[in-house]
Amino acid sequence: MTTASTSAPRWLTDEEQRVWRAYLHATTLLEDHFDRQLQRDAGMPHTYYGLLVQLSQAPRRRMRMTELARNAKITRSRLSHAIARLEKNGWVRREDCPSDKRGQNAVLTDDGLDMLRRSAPGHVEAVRQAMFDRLTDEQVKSLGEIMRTLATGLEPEGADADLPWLR
Amino acid sequence: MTTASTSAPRWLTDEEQRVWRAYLHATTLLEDHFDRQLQRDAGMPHTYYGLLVQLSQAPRRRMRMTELARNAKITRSRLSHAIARLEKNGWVRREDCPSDKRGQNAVLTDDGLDMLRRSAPGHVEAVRQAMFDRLTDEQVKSLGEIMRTLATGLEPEGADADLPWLR
DNA sequence: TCTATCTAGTTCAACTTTCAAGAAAAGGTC
DNA sequence: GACCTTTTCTTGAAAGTTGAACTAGATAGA
Repeated sequence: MTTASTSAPRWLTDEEQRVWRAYLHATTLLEDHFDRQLQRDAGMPHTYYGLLVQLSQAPRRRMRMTELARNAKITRSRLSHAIARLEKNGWVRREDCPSDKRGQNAVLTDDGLDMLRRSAPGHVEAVRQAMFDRLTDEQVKSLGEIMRTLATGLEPEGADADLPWLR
Repeated sequence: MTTASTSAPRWLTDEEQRVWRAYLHATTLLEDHFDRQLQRDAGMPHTYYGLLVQLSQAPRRRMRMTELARNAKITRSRLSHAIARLEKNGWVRREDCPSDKRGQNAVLTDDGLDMLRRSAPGHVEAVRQAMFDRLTDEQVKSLGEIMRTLATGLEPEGADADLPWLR
C-alpha cells in the first residue's frame, strides 16, 4: 500500500507560491494580449494563427490532421473545429490523404499564405514588445530551457501518456 | 511621420523562435494538464479554482467583483459567468456591497471552503510534479523573475492601458 | 439642481473548446 | 476471409469565453 494519498501534502513555500502566481498572471495576460492582437489584425485567435504558421512551414504547405494537432499540442476534436472555421475563411482547405483513406491533409491556401504574410510583421513585433524586448539574453536562454523541460515533462515516452492529440 | 509601419520587421532569430515555440508548447500543455486535473478532482476548470483560492485568502472570504477580476487577470464579463456557475454549485454566493449600491461581493461559502480543502492537496501535488519538481532552485528563481517582468510589462502604469478587468 | 460622464456589474449573441459518441478505414489474429 | 481491435477524423451538445450593449448607481461640473 502507498501512503501517498494520506501523507501530509508538500505545500508550496512562499517563494514557490509567488512564482506560481506570477506564472499564472503572466501567462494569462500574455494569452489575452496575443489573442486580442491577432483577433484585431488577423481576425482569428492565437491558436488558429499558430496552425497557419505550422502549415506554412510544412512541406507543400500541408499536414496530416493528427500531426498538426501534435505540433500544436491540442486535441484532434479541437483541430477539426478550427480547420472547419479556417476553411470557411478560405485560408485552409482539406484534402484526402492518398495513402490512408481515413486521413485528411490540411492545406494552406494562397489566400491563407497572403493573410499570413500581411499579419506576420505585426505579430512578430507584438511578440518582441511583450517578451523579448523585456528580457535579457540570459533570461531568454533560461526561459527556453525551463519551458523545454516543462513541456518534455508532460510528454512522457511511454505509451500510457494522456496527450491531447491522442485523446 | 513614423516609419514603424513600413520598416523591415525585426524577425525573430532562430534561438528566439525556439524559445517562443517552447513557451507556447509548455504553457499549452500545462494549461491542458491542470484543467483536466481540476476538472477531474474538483469539477471545475483551473480559472474557477483560482477564484476560490483568491476568495479563501481574502478578508472575510469575500471580494468585490472587479477586484477579483483584477487579481485573476480576467474580464468582468468572464467573472460574472464564472461566479454564476460557482453559485449554482453552492461554493460562492453573491452579496450586495453596503457602501456602493452598484457593487457586488463574491463570498466563498462553507461548502466552497470544504471543497477547496479537499482538493488542495491533490492540486498542490500536481503543481509540484509538473513544475517545481522538474526545475532547479535557480530555475525557479529565474522563472519567477521572468514572469514578474512579463506580467508587469502588460500592466502599464498609465490610465490608457487595455487591461481585461477594465474592459 | 440638472446634466453629462464615468463606473460596476450583468446579459445576449457569436464564437471556441470540451467531452462523449460514432463512422470509416487499417491492422492484426485465427 | 472473418473477426476484433486500433487508428483517424468528425459531429453534436454542453460548457466556457468574448465583445458589445445595457441598467443602475456614483461623480463631477455648470
